[in-house]
Amino acid sequence: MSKRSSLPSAHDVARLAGVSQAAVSRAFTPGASIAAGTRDKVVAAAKALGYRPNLLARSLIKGRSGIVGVVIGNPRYPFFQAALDALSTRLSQVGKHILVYTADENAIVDAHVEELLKYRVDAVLLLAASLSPAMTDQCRAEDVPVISFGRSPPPPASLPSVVGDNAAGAAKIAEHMLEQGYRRLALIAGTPDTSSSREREAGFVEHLVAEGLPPPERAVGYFRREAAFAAARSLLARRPRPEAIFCANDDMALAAIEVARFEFGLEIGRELGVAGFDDIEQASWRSFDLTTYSLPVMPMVDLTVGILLDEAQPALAAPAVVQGALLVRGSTQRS
Amino acid sequence: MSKRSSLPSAHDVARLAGVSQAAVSRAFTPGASIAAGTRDKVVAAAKALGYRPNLLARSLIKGRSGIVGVVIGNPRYPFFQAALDALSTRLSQVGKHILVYTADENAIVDAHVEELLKYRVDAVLLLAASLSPAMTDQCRAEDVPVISFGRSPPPPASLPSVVGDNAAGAAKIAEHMLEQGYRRLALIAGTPDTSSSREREAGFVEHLVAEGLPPPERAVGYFRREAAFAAARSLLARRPRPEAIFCANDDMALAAIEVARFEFGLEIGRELGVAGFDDIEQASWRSFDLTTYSLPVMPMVDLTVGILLDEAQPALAAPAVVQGALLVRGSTQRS
DNA sequence: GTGAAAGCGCTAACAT
DNA sequence: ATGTTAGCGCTTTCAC
Repeated sequence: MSKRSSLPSAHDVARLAGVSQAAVSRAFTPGASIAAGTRDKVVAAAKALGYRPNLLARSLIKGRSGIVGVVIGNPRYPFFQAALDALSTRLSQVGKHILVYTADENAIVDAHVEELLKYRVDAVLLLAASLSPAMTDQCRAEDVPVISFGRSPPPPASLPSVVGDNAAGAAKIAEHMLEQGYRRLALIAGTPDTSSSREREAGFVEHLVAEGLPPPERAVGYFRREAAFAAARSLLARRPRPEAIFCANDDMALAAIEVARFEFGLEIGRELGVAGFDDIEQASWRSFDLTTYSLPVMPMVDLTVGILLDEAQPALAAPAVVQGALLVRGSTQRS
Repeated sequence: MSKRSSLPSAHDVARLAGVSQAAVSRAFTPGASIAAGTRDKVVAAAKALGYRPNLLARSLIKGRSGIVGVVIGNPRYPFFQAALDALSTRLSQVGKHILVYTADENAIVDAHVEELLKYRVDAVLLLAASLSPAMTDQCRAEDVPVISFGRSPPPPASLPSVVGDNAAGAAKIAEHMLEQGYRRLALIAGTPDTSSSREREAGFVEHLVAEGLPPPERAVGYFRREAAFAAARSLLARRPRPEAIFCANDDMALAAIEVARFEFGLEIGRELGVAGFDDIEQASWRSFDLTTYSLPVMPMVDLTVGILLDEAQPALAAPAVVQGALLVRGSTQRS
């Protein structure tokens, strides 16, 4: 006789309340047809026994658990941490819960999704993570929606996704840098095979080319601080030295600022312009005062949750693009 | 006929493999008594059908779900984000999964735990969060272990907990500041009713008093950046001005550095010593170079997971205290 | 080692 | 509106 078996069940409540077990179920089902008096009796009995519906049993029947699986590919980056926080809040407001997996680097996210499927999750959310085409098909076959956040999957394995307007944002950064009088521009790219890095790079480069300027010097920072240090060093050692650096995310931009300041003795803004992307909290700290393209986390999360809750979900092929805003701060003020 | 019902069940696999449904169960139960040949047949049939055991059904029977509930009280603080990340990794290594709730401020964590109980979670982990005594009793009654991480619950409602050696660490900070020649010391406390803030404050103050010095000037920062700005301003405006400030966590210390630098024009280290607690990633950034008391996240998480997995769990009353290490950096170098 | 049968706690027809 | 009856997909005796 295990300890756990002593928990009161709906049957116990039914006996105490003098009703059928089904009535207990109805009492705890919003909108079920049950008389107010009956429900009161049930609720009273339930309280007396400390009864709590077993959601596992309900989920077993319904085939859906009320749980949403979340896989974060970049759990150390504040933008996605903020997204996770917002997601948790929003989803618990609509009675859903999140099973979270963190997957550093380009780990095999498939294994985590495999586990999620065993729990019959209502949906899978990918934050800065990618799924194999095979696993994507699996999910579709099992009727589990998969939504990509912050990254759109490469064709043909299309997936609903919510992303920022990367190309437009990067173009605005380029435009702003030119307005400020910076001419020799450079770029630190993120992980090359992600849509976010590619789009940001393309948007930046294309604007320069359209303005008749040469393409920028380029280094790769893989969206990571350490790699961005090396990238910044390489860029700043070149002659002629770049006058401004656009980094594909804020983390790399902050790293670039530190290298420029402490290793090259440059004054940020006047001697070297630096801009990032996303607008993480640290970007606004006075020590950095980083110009960036701000992506609105809350609206993006709301959109994601909306798609997730939308039962009549069309197989939307095109990513939902959320508009951000250029945030000019001191790191690109030349004067 | 719902879409989800088309998923293959153990029964389907059994028919294809020409065995009983019970055999299928055994094939997927490590250590069950089943012939190798039988298992192979089952596994082959399962693969052919794309069968995946339904963990909800298993959990319903076993009374435990393999899921651990995690509530984070301070989801924007890097120390706890790192802990969550580590927790996720460690637990998924032992086949457990985490249902995560974020609870900003001093929100009602009880409601979240209530939900967790409905899913028959194996345990509840509280990161920088506190539970009401009533809810604590509920969990105990339902045989669900609750472990507190980074904060020890106030008596009498004792709970297993894993914390850093706050008092000793803070004393080492005080000792170090005195060695560096700082004399007029000040303190920015965290949330006053948390064990971590109280212990850090006490450890710091007691060391000073033991050395024959007056107790430090004091302000409260509630472990939050915004509040710490105000606290730092208030402290630095006093005359005589403090020579060094100890902050009960790193977030507040970084805030204090920015106020001192940008609002008071002070040179950190030489004109004002600043130290924090925890050793979050940002503390090591060159812009801050913050002296702090480093708490080892991984060992703390390992200990937590160890307690969690320990079936023969005694009602350990005393918190498990993990030792940290003083990390001297530039923010307390007077020369 | 393997199959038959009995549930785990609940929801969903179906009667009444 | 309420009780009865089947299961949801699995684990677990209990025979054999």
